[in-house]
Amino acid sequence: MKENIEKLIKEALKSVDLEAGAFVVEHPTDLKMGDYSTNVGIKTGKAKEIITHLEAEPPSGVEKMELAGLGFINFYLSKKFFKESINEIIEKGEDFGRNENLKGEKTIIEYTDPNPFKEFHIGHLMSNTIGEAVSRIVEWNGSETRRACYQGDVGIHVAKAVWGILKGEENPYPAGAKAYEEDETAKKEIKEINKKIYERSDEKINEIYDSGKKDSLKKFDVIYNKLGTKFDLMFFESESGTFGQRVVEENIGKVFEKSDGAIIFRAEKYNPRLHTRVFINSEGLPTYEAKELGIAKIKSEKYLYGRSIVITGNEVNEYFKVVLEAMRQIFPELAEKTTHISHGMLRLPSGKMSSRTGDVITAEALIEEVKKKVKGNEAVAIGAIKYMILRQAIGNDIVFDIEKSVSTEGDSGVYLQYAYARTSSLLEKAKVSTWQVDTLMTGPTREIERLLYRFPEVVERAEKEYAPHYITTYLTELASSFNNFYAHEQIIDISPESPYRLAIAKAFNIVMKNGLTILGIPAPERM
RNA sequence: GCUCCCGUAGUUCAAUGGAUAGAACACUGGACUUCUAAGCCAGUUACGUAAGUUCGAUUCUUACCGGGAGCACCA
Repeated sequence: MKENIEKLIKEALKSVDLEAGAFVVEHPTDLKMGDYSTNVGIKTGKAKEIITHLEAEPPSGVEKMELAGLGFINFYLSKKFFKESINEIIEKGEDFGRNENLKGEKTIIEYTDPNPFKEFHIGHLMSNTIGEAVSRIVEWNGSETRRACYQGDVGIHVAKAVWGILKGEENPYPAGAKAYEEDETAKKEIKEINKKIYERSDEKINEIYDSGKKDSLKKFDVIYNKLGTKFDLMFFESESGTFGQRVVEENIGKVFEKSDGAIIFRAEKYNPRLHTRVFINSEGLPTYEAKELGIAKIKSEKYLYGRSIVITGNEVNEYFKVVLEAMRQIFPELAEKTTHISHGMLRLPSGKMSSRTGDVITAEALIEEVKKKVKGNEAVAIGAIKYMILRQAIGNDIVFDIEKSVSTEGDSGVYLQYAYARTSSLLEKAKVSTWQVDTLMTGPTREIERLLYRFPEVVERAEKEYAPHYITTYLTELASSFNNFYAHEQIIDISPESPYRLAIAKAFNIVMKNGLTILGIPAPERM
């Protein structure tokens, strides 16, 4: 439709001897201004001539055109177009909204990344929600995907937890973290443990470590199941560390250099906005940076990706740029394929959420808390939480008040689920065999009809900008217009227009289901 | 001090360089003998400041003010 209008405008421009310069055809901000709009009249100053030319032979599917505002030409689509679009939605069903833009592409997406021995907290929940939505968006645009989870099973945080276990602490990690800060002896012991974990040189520590890791992973699986994520590939820092270290050591003198006993990368040599970071510390252990370098290569060996998306919190933004610069020097082809997407933090009203002090809200606790507000319905609770995360641009923080901030009315996950459940039960009641319709409607076209056909465009745009919230915003607008329709018209009755109204309800039901699926929000049939 | 991100209604968030800046929450009022009222309708309130680019700037540029994150062995 859009392409068709653009083409006809170009022909119209030609007829008035004008170059087809930069103009756009887009949906106007307000439905009152039509279904499509172009600024070509403003750009050229020839709005009247263009519209006259277009009216001589209007684009198919366009019912009328209007000159409006500052010189915009607005296009209103025909009833026939809407009828056909509704039939198309019904015909495509659960595939409506998919496209093949990324056909043949292989994408690996890394997200969630919880650390064994530590809690799965609401920050992980945020990463998981965003990562799952991005994965599905990429899939709906035709790419093959692999979901990857990269977990910190070695490093000082693990040593702190193991120390806590050795001391018989009830909450090993927080206890270890506290001791590390406050007690010099404990700090030494923890560092010693850290080294032993790397070397696997101590029988007792190995045993604690192995069983602790296994328990953690089991607990994570329970929550992934609850959230609707299935990882294809599990990576661990224990493997990336060893490999990353080797890569760094092989490039000393070329990319890396020794300094104060550590091995560092001077990123500012390549980009003045970046800074120096340590890749291998003076105790000979790889840091986050070396591991990140290693994991990029390891991933590519497991899955020959064309694109690698890494989703993390935005507090690592600056490190990641340095790591990417180092990667450009060593694995330029991988750096080229890597995109870092960072999300904001879930912030508590009191400040930054911290796992160091043990002051964390676990994902589990949050889900239970929200469940209390929604009659114990877990699907609704998870939907409410995911909606909160996916309704806004992913780079921004969410200020998080466990009492107030998870909305269960209005602009919320519940709102979408409820509209879906309501149509599901309505459709069941209708007892019809075919949903598609032949007859056109009398009376004005409804807002809902004018939004439904746009869903595939939203899916495309969400992929281009890695912006799940476009889908959330669209679904909310769609649900609102459906609820308006539902409240003002009897859908099932004996009138000859009832089948058309049912077709709208069916099409809405399909789009809402598909949209919720992409977001990873459960769509219960009944509420 | 340097680098990066962010300042939109009382609050939480939207707005591919365009038209009257949208929702939701909260507040006030309203409709229903009918398909799920977790719903519908109506009303009040906002682009941090100052320049610049542009026919047109919330959007792009610069400066300032305010908030956040990071700046060598934690991730």
